[in-house]
Amino acid sequence: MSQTEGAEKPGTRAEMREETERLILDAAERVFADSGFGGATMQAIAEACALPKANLHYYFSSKEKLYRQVVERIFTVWLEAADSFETSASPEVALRRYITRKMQLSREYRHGSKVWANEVMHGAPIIQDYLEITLRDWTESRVAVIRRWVDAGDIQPVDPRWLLYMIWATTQHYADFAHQIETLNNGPMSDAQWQEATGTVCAIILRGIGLDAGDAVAET
Amino acid sequence: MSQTEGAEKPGTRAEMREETERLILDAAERVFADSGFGGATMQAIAEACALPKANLHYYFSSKEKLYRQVVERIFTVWLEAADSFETSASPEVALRRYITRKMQLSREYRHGSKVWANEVMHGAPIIQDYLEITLRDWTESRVAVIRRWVDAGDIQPVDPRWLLYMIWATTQHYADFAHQIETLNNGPMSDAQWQEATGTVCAIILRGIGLDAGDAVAET
DNA sequence: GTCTATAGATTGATAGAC
DNA sequence: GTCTATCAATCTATAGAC
Repeated sequence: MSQTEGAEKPGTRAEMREETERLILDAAERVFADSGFGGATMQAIAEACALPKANLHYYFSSKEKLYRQVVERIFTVWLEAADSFETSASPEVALRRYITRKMQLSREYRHGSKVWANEVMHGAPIIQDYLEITLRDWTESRVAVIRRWVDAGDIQPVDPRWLLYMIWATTQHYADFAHQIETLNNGPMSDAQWQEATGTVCAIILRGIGLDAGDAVAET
Repeated sequence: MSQTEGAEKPGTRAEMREETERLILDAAERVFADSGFGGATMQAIAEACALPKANLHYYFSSKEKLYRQVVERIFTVWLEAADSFETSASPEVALRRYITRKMQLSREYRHGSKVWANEVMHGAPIIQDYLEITLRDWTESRVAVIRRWVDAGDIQPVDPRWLLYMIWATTQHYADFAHQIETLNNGPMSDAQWQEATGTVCAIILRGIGLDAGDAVAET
């Protein structure tokens, strides 16, 4: 109650808490992405947000709790993007929109993507429950949709899972392997390059399953 | 000189050394893959190869040296696979063979792939020189080949780099995200599933750039 | 809520007996 | 070459003044 509403800068009471928490979470995300869970230190995270190390333990009781919240936040973003895969749309629209959104995420949330990749690569010790419940449910619903497209003859016969893995892999690669890409590219990808890469990914996958890829593969 | 040659079991002198080194490297690869560089401990690696911790430091002076050798070994395997991308073959043959080989590697060298992914994701602090020299050279030569295919009208117009990234991403995903895949798959992928996934990846990419995908997408 | 100082546990690495 | 014991450094986490 009272003025707990969306003030602009300082905010009342627990609003500052939320702001500090976000500050720490952002710093933690960067450090975890750069060094992994084991390689990251509370000291490094503290320096990344210019806060005393003890404050981190005040807001997050342990390193593992902090890490868990970072991963959970990423997963939330991922879920929102997942909604762009509309089950009611046509294959072209649904897939193109989903791929485009995932490429955007790779660009905007590079650190988050890396943290997620790290977590899964190490056997998902912290978020195995998300894989087994939320991700499985989402995947099964989309698998069903794609299978319907196959049965209707809208797209070439593919096991929906291999198609989904290809979309995940290709889009997330631009975040997780950004360093390699930038090394080969002699610097960060430009706006035009991101647009072209997104168009190419869409075109190859859409045409690859028998859909009209729209215009040319490379649209500048 | 003398009998330093390929004996079968115990081996002479420095042959046992090589065998012990390989034992340690194998264990280190598993542990680094599971925990990352920072998360891995010499203690854990020692236990993984049933050797006293001190012996590891006898064969490899430091944790970082050991890690470097693990990464270098992976890169060597990667380079051999890279040769399967024959510059003289037709687009269909070259790409299909390369993709198939990379899928094999993802299955046979899962740990190595993860270590490599980890290293690159964290900014390649140890093997940046490989990226800038060896990988760049290899990539540029293949980019030139693909560009020639485009110019000749053999394949759809694509920036060769987006195509290569897609191949790397999709194939390596089956190693790096194996845990996620196995969770959704309720267990490890069967021989048939590997074969089918490989066929689907080949088919989508080949058809995606305008080539004849051979038979159906899913060949069982 | 914020910060300094420090405890308690773990780590990479080494010394030295065998 | 192999192993036990241990050091010095570092890390997570907390105590306690402000």
